[in-house]
Amino acid sequence: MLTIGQLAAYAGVTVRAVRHYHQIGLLPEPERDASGYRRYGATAAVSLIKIRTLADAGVPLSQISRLLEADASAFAEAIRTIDNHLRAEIERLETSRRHIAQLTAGDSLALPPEVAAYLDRLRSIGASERIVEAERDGWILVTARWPDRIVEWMPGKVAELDDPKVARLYRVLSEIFDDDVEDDPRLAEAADIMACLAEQAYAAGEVIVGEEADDDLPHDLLDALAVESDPRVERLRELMRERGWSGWNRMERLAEPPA
Amino acid sequence: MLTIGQLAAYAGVTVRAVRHYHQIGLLPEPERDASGYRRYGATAAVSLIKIRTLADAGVPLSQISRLLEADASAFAEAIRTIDNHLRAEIERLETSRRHIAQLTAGDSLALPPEVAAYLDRLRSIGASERIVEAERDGWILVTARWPDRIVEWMPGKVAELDDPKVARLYRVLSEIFDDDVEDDPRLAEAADIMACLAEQAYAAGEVIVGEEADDDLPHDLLDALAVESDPRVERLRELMRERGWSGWNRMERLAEPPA
DNA sequence: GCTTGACCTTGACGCTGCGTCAACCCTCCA
DNA sequence: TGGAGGGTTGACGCAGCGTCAAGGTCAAGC
Repeated sequence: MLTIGQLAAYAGVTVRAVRHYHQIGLLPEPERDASGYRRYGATAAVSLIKIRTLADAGVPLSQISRLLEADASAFAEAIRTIDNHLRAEIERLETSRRHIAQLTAGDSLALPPEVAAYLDRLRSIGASERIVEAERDGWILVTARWPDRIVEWMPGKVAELDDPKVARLYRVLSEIFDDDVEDDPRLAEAADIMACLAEQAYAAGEVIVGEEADDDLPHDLLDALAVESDPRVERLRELMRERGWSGWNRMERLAEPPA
Repeated sequence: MLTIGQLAAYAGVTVRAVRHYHQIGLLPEPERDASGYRRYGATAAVSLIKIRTLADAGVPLSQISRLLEADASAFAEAIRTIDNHLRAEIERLETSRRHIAQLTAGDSLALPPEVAAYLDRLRSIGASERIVEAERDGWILVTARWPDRIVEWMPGKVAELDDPKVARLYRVLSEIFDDDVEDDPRLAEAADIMACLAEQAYAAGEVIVGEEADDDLPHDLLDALAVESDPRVERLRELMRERGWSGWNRMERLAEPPA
């Protein structure tokens, strides 16, 4: 007669595992000796080894008792089912590995490489790290909403950066937000450039990137994001309104430009 | 300002997941509105999307906050660690799949194919299903103890089955144990054959398979298994003692054969 | 006969990442 | 004004044990 420790050692499992199998009814509780110890016979050892064999093969404990009683065809069928689960799980993990391989750098987190390239381009024309991060967060929101369309938009956005006025704007914004001046005079300069660019786009009849008309939420979020990242954005929007433009991501000409 | 449901929908997660992230401190609790509802800004949406991106890549939630604050090299290092975990997990599951592929039939459960072949041979010489199952369980115990030596023992065991006396023995035992007669006269016949076989083995100086001398446990278990599967085995052992042999798996000649 | 260490007992929490009630409150629309 | 469809906290459940806690028991050496 074996004690629980001897039984567990023979089958190559832990004592805790054996007790767990008792708890869930997978292995019947044996008789106790005078002092209350569990005493096991050879049959229990055989059962435990069978259980471990199936468990090691990835069979859920809840199915093992059924499996041990099943006939050959039911057994084979159950094995197929379990193997499919295993395959699916492996596939899931391999997908994770592919995802994780994409996450090498900080910028590409939650962003396609095209956007990362755009952000690098932004850096190269003089945008500060703060500005780049703000842009990155904005594109994270956009990517979450239109993951498939993002790639087709990026070439146009990258091209925009070739405009010296755009480069100038980003540099001015970088200076503003890197300092901590409450009412920076350069805000007006930035507003002037932005108004000029808006005029340009309006004249060219350009449809602003991301305009889907039926879904304002992402645009509202982008606006909110800008304000949350720095309250002076609110001041900039005021200045833009004075120049006849409302909005932030999507500029709209006000009905009646002020005198 | 977003409600929790809107936020969750935007990031493509469940409301419950968002609350969970609050609980574990992964996503900061936002302000509440007058009625106690959580109200989220755009920053929260960005954070949540970053969290999901890492979580979908298989990063444990407990490490995500560290990862989001890490610099490029620490980030890369952490990613490597996580990728190693993923690889190990995939390896584990693939090992499971290989194991499970071996479990096609009932006999091969916890047994190498050589033993399954031996059992088939047993069937072919007329052993009943009960006897074969008892043999199988015995071999499960042996395999658990000496998994590597089992293969080298099997050819000898299979060869033994060519002996017509052995075949006769198994058929007699099959008849005995398939019926439910308390004091079967065929028990004596079986004992006669066994004694004869033991004498044969003794004369040939054969070392009984599995004799390791320093480890009695498996043999004791095999003896116990036989008795547990049918109490009439005890009667058989008595009859063997009368014929000058003790033991069951390992027969030993008694010092003084009774008259 | 007493100590010591190894083993046994039950009970309960911890881990991972949420899903899923329960019981109740808030908002919005017809 | 009522009902549908949000939101709130609290709690259990899941798989498969690991790991205390707080003891009782056994075998061996002194």
